[in-house]
Amino acid sequence: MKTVFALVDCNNFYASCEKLFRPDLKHTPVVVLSNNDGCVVARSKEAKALGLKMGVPLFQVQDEIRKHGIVCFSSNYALYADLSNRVMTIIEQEAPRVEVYSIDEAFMDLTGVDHVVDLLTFGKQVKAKVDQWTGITVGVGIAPTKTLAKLANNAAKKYPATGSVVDLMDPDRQKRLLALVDVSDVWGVGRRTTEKLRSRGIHTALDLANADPKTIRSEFSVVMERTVRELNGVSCLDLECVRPTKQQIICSRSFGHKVTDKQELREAIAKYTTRAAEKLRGEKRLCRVVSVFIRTSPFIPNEPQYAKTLSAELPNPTDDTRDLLDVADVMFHQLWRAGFRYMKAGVMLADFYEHGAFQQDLFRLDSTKINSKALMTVVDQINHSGLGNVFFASQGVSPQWTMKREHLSPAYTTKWSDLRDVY
DNA sequence: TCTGGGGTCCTAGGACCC
DNA sequence: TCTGGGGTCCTAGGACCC
Repeated sequence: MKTVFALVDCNNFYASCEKLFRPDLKHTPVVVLSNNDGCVVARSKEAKALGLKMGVPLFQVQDEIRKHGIVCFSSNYALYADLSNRVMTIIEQEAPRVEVYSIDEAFMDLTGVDHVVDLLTFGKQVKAKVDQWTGITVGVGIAPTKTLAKLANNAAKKYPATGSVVDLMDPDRQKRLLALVDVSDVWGVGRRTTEKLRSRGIHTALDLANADPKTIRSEFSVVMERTVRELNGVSCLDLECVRPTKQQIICSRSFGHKVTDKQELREAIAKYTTRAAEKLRGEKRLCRVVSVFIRTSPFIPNEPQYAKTLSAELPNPTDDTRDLLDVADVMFHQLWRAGFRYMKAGVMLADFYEHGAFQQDLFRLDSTKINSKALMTVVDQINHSGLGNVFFASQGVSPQWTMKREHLSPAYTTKWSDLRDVY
């Protein structure tokens, strides 16, 4: 049977979430900022119309923001995650197989649906339901492959006459759209690949679709070969309906100001380690490898630069915050060099195991701390309860290095405790 | 003064083994 | 007077995504 995919994508998602609770801003340009209020990461349609670019540093556009009365929000991921769940729940009710691809996008498997209902009509129904039940507007792209569904979705956003729903099942229609699309707008084609393709005379999505898959494979990779085939309507990428288990957990942040004090940086590492351990327990996994990195800012070229990562393997896999703090702290002391202004630090966990499914270290038969599970469970419960916060002394009591979030919206739908600078 | 965070997959090359 | 070749595993780095 011919495959049919739909991509449902929320419009200006973070900005739309903020506007939901601020009807007074309905027609006001709004932007959402990255952590530390560093960059613009989402723009309402009014902000886009003013020419604000995605990813620009806030300080570069301060004048425009003042001039046009653009309203800024610090990112509030607890709010966006909550609204995302509501949208995804609706989409999951509309199709038997759904892949939640990101916080604001989901692929639906519509194979066979066209025997029952016209695909365009179906797409419009999904859109109407999400709009009505959540207030979030979405675009829908329908096509025989995920890559074409992405392009159909882009077209739905770009051309208002489509009513935000595009059915791209027809091959002639595919060709006509592909001829209009720059190759850099194809899913999976990034900056470097765009340059390389252009140097070979491939400028539009149609040029890429007409390229020889074998040549593309040898000059690029098997990934790009799949893209070529997908552009020709041959489905190579299936839905991933069950979230694959994580291979690594990263917790890192840029600091609100440059850090030069050893103890301050040490506390930051402890905090990230603690957060990473919480995520690890959320995944119900144990980890064996811990990495720590610290770095200065590459954006200040005249300053002395330093960046280094260290990794360590634990004797036995663990999810106990105390074990991870111990090893991270040892590495931190090895990493630390005085005389630099540090911009960012992070902790990575890797090499995961399921509980009870690993080889014990022969010479340390049981290094598990007494009552580890009970203690960690209680710590997690208290921190998620919204009633309080317990933490390890090494994190410090009043950290100076926390994120800058000067434009944070309230906890409209979530608990205040979710607004900790996690995520 | 001020430039996000968290992930995945693929490839090339070295080490090592038989 | 001559120094294989193939397979596997691991790691670092690149590229991409949202």
